[in-house]
Amino acid sequence: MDVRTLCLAVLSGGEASGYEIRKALQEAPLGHFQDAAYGSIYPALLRLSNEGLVNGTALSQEKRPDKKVYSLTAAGERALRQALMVAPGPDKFRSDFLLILYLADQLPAEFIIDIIDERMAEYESCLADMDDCDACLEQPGTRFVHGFGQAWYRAALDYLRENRDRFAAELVEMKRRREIYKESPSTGEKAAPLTSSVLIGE
Amino acid sequence: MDVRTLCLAVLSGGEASGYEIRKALQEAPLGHFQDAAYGSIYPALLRLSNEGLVNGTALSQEKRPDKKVYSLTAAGERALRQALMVAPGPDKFRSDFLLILYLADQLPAEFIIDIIDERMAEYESCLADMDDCDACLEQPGTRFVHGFGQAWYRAALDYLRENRDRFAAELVEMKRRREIYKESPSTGEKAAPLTSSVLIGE
DNA sequence: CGGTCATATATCATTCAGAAATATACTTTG
DNA sequence: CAAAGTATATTTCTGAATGATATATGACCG
Repeated sequence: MDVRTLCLAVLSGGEASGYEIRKALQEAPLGHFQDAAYGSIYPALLRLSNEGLVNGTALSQEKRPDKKVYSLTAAGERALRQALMVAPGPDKFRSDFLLILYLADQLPAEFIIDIIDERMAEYESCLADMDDCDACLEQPGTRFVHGFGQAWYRAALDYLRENRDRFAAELVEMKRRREIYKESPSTGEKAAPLTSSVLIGE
Repeated sequence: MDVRTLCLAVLSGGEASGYEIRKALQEAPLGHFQDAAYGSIYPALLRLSNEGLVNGTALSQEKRPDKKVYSLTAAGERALRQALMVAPGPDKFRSDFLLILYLADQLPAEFIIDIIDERMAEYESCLADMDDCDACLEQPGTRFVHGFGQAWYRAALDYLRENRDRFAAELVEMKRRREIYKESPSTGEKAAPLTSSVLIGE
């Protein structure tokens, strides 16, 4: 979603400064499926302000740098509803983790196991955080999205747990076959085939 | 992952043109967790070629536009391994779908139900496609990543299926309460509270 | 008393996505 | 059979976004 709409979305939950909008877009639950950098938020707020979709008020704080607090106008609420009322495009999922696993046979097996274990630990702590997020249960939408996230982290963790050992064994086995192939290529081209059809039966 | 490494990754599976790299990054399984546009791929290939990480060969085809086929050099293979051998950052998940659901109480309930049903249909067809993707089972890495994707789509679909009706009911109920609140605000400020604590017991 | 962390905004280079322009050949449809 | 659409193939451009850095201040910690 474009940064302007994201700002409106956060502001629909109450007035906020650019800094606070950024925080909201990094923390749960919004941070799990949206994000925006300062470099996008501040220009967006300026433009929204010029277009009358938000009101900005300069607030000189004691003991803190000045902040500019923005709030939605009636036009801003309409613009937000309009932006949300279109069929959403496909979700985007980008994972360097999966790219590495995809090419795992080109990398050391120990490295692969390490990053899988690391990822499982991250999922576990993430699930623990989500379990005691009471604020996420206040409204139907929040609750639904929160449950969706839990289901997805749970599925990912379960999959890694259940397939880690088998995958590790396959990688080691593959490496072994390659060694044999490299050491005695003269024994015949098809002596130790690299196709996984042999492995599937295990 | 940066586009240059993505090009190297695809080329590690065999020589390809920019067009074919793009295709590989859109189709299963790579397309499920990586992507790059032409506007990034072609400049990346030029730079990789200048740096000696890939070899480009102009191929004038009959019956087709000319193509430039690139292949990994030894330096390219090393560069790929080096780029992959770092602990991967967190996965990125971006979903306009979840943003809409998150703010569902500001939108018509029928619209929400529509996009949930649409999304379920998409997940179903995606799962069906993955079920008969035999090419995805050839190597350990491919198989593991493919299974991961299946687990995640399955979990998402199951969650939507199991929670759709309850969510719809909650939204309608919330709308009803708002109507009452709007129509008779004089009956007292707390006559029909908007907090969901009342709803949870249902 | 220096280091780092949290608050708060602004700016900038690099990178990227998405779209359009161009060219050719095959396939489908009216 | 002609028109339209789909697939191959590369180049180029614009607007948007990321990530990093600069600036300023007070708090907390050893």
